[in-house]
Amino acid sequence: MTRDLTIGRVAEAVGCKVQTVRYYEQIGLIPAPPRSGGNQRLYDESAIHRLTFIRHARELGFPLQAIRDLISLSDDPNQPCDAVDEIAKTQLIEVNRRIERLQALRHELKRMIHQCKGGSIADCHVLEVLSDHNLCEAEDHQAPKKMT
Amino acid sequence: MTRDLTIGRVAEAVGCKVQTVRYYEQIGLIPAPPRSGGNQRLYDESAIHRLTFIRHARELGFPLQAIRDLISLSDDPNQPCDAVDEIAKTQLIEVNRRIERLQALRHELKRMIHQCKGGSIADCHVLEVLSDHNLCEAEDHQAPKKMT
DNA sequence: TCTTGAACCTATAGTTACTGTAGACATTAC
DNA sequence: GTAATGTCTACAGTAACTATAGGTTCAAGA
Repeated sequence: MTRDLTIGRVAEAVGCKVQTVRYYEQIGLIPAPPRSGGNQRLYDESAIHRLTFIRHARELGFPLQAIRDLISLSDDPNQPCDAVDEIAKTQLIEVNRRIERLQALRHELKRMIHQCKGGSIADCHVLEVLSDHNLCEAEDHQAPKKMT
Repeated sequence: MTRDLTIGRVAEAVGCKVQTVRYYEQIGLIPAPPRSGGNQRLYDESAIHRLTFIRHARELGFPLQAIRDLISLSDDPNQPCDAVDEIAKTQLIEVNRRIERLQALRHELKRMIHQCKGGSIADCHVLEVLSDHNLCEAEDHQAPKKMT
């Protein structure tokens, strides 16, 4: 088992910044590794394994708190799988919601750009659409309430 | 022109929090309105108009800096529309990127949930997928670099 | 062996876009 | 008149990092 990985190598291996690794240690997401004579952190592959788990989960959109939960669950492997499953399901609902919002948004942006054909700002459709909700085809966000 | 809108009414009208309106004033995104005898902010409809613009743009994913740019552009309406168009296009690219990532992500979450059928955590596929990039079908995020 | 430059250390502040809190004053409804 | 609600300022907190300053350590070339 290699025990000679500096923080820079580890960060490069998992594809994040050195500061991020130190940050994860600071908030207790990874254990503090042993140090060299010169006080530098020395990691082995288990650190890369855990960091890969964390970064992967982050890229999948899990908040750090959910990752923390997952780690503590996996440290105690005799529990039923339901809790983990629950976290993934919650996450899926959230992801679906975000996709829908973004698609509506893309539609509107395309329309805005399409209608902006090199005129002057005075008749720029982008600004118009942004100012006037009635010109907006997206349905996933609220129109401001009309004053009475 | 009504000139008797308190900050609470304005916030409600545009669908944001009172603090958010004050925050926008603080960072110079909206002008400071006149005050009542008792030092309370009094808005008219032009404030609602501008705030609607801002909130709408925020919901479309524009960062505040882009909105700031759009506002300063629209204050000077004799320029060509290109700059505005450019901001929208940049935004569109970003939105496309986010949609793709989220779709890959959704795919993986579904697969994870599908394979987690009430076993114990020891053989929970969710944790496995998160730990091991090889089990991951998503292609939009980087596998960690293999150590040599 | 010396030196130089990159990588590392701690500690702290900054980022984005808000949100929440405390303690005081204003306004409105009954 | 009083109670409830709304508003005021100022400041702290949030997530998840990122950047900076000022110093130490390490690896490689002359």
